[in-house]
Formats: sequence, structure tokens, C-alpha cells
Amino acid sequence: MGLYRAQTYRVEDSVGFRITRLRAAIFAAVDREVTPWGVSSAQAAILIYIAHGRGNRAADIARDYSYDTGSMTRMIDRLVRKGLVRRVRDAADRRSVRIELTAKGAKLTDQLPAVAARALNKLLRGFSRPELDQLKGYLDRMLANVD
Amino acid sequence: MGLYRAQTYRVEDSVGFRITRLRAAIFAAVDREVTPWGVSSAQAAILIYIAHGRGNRAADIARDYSYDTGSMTRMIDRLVRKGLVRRVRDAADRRSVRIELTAKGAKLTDQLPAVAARALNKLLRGFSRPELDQLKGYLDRMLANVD
DNA sequence: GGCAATTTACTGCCTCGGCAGCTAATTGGG
DNA sequence: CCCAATTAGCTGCCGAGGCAGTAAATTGCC
Repeated sequence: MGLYRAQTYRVEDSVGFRITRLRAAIFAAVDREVTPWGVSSAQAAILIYIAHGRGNRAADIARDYSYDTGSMTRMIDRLVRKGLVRRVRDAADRRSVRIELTAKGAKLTDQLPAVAARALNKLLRGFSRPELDQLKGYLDRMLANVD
Repeated sequence: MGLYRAQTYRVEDSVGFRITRLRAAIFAAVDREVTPWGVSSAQAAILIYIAHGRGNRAADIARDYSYDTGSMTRMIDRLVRKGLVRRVRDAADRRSVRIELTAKGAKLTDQLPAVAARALNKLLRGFSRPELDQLKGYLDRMLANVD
């Protein structure tokens, strides 16, 4: 006996539906802001992450983003093709690949946080700080319920 | 001056990151429950929607799900290929295609709401009804901020 | 009534992501 | 020390969506 019941279940009323829609809306909003720089929202997120530069091995990024390693490979492919990023084989552990920003990539990435923040702030119009924190808390609780 | 600022922006701390992750988690959870029946979570959602059978023209479903019409075409292709759904040209407006469940599709779809509800309830363990309503309210407010 | 604008569906092309299977490299237990 | 297990990355194959362009049908304006 949970909050949703089979008899009354409507897709459009579920959290899943809203989350899916919102995710698409966020991507679209960030994409609009970010395409002038020639990257997608997903690519921008990876670039920002690399710029903060903690674990910048491919596997680390994949783990932190809960990405599939195959998807990670292809994401890096796209960034390499755009000349924003460079693969450097790790000398200590030759299985690993370190991902480094090129000069062009670093220059671009400097701009991205401001652009992403602007897009998110638009979606959060009318939200107070406590409300945002509470929303994040709910989302984190749902994530914690993932097996 | 909004809630996010460029100087302190971290991808992992943003609502966007959480939403993306949660969306993936919900899909994965529903997929696990639903694959034994031979459909994906996205397909299940469409089937349930069709079963409720209000606007069942392809364009209606696309609009209600804010899907691209091209994506809708291909989604229906997959459902047709599985024998769950049938395209019926609308006699009144011959541009339109009505989507109807086959007998097999209807039989399957009877099971789906219970399965989807179970998956969502797992993710909502520990949530009270008021908390769920508040969460939905926050998500709806963000969606309303979409241009 | 006729022609322009709109709507419906479809297609090609793209990004994004999971899954399974593979190779090369590293680690760890006997 | 050696061989099995694990790890990192890559690949093929798939589902899922967006965008732009197209053809056919419908609507609406004059």
C-alpha cells in the first residue's frame, strides 16, 4: 500500500511524468543558452566537471555521473572531435585515460557556469532558497531509495 | 541575481543534475519491472495512456507528452512491430492516424498500471502524501516557468 | 470557390544513454 | 611468481528524443 495505486494510476499525474518532462525542459533551456558556443547541455556539464578537475580519468567522470562507460567514450569522442578536450594515456596505469581540456576548451568552459546558472535561475523564478533546498532534499530522498 | 551563481556553480549540486539522475533512476526502476512483459518504461507509459483512450490520435498523444511528432511516429512503429498497437486512418480527417490497442496490447496493458505504481512506490518509500503533493507542486512550478 | 496557411504524419540525420561483449592492463591470492 | 579475477576503455547494437524538411489533407480568408 503505497502512494500510487493501480486502479487510479494516470501517467500524467505521476512523479515520473513530471520528472521526465522537467528534465527535457531543463535540457532544452540550457541547450538554447549554450548552443551559440557550439556545445550541448550534456557536453557543457562534462566540460564544467572536467574544469573543476578532481578525478578527470574517464572512469571517474562516468562513475560520478552514473554514466555507462560506453556512453562516456562516445561523449569524449564528440568533445575531442570539437577540439575541446584531449585524451592522455595515464603512464602509471596504462588502462586509464586522463581527459584534459585543450586551450580552446578551457577558454570556452570559463563561460559555461554563468550560462548554465542563468538558465536554471529562469526555471526557478519565484523559488526561495528554503524552497529550493526542500526540493533538492525530496529529490535526494528519492535517489536514496534507488536500490 | 538568482539562486545559482557562476562563481560557485557545481554541476553535481544543481537541480538539473538531480533531475537528470532521478529520471534515469525512475526509467531503470520501471524498466526492470516491465521488461518481463517485453516493453520498455517509455512504451508502457504510452500504452497506459492509450488505454485510458481519450485523444488517441498520434498528434494528441505527442502533444500531451510534449513529444516530437517524429519521435511519436517511431514509438508507434516499435509498438506496432510488437503487435501491441494498430494504426487506423481516421475517416473524418484523413491526415490523422488513430492508435488502437490490439487484443494482445489490451491484455498486456491491463497489467501495467500495477507494475508502474509498484516501481514508483518503491522510490517514494518514506514519503507522506503531503510531502509528495509538495514535491509535485515544486515540479509543476518549475514547469510553469518554461517559456 | 480558390488559394494560402496550417496541420498531420513521416523521414533522414543527429545526440544521448544503456547493455553486452571484447581486449589490454593491473591486482591479488595461492 | 603465476594465474585468476578485476578494472578501464572501446565497440556494436539498440531505444529514445529533437530538429528540419516533405507530402498530403484540411481550414480559413478573400
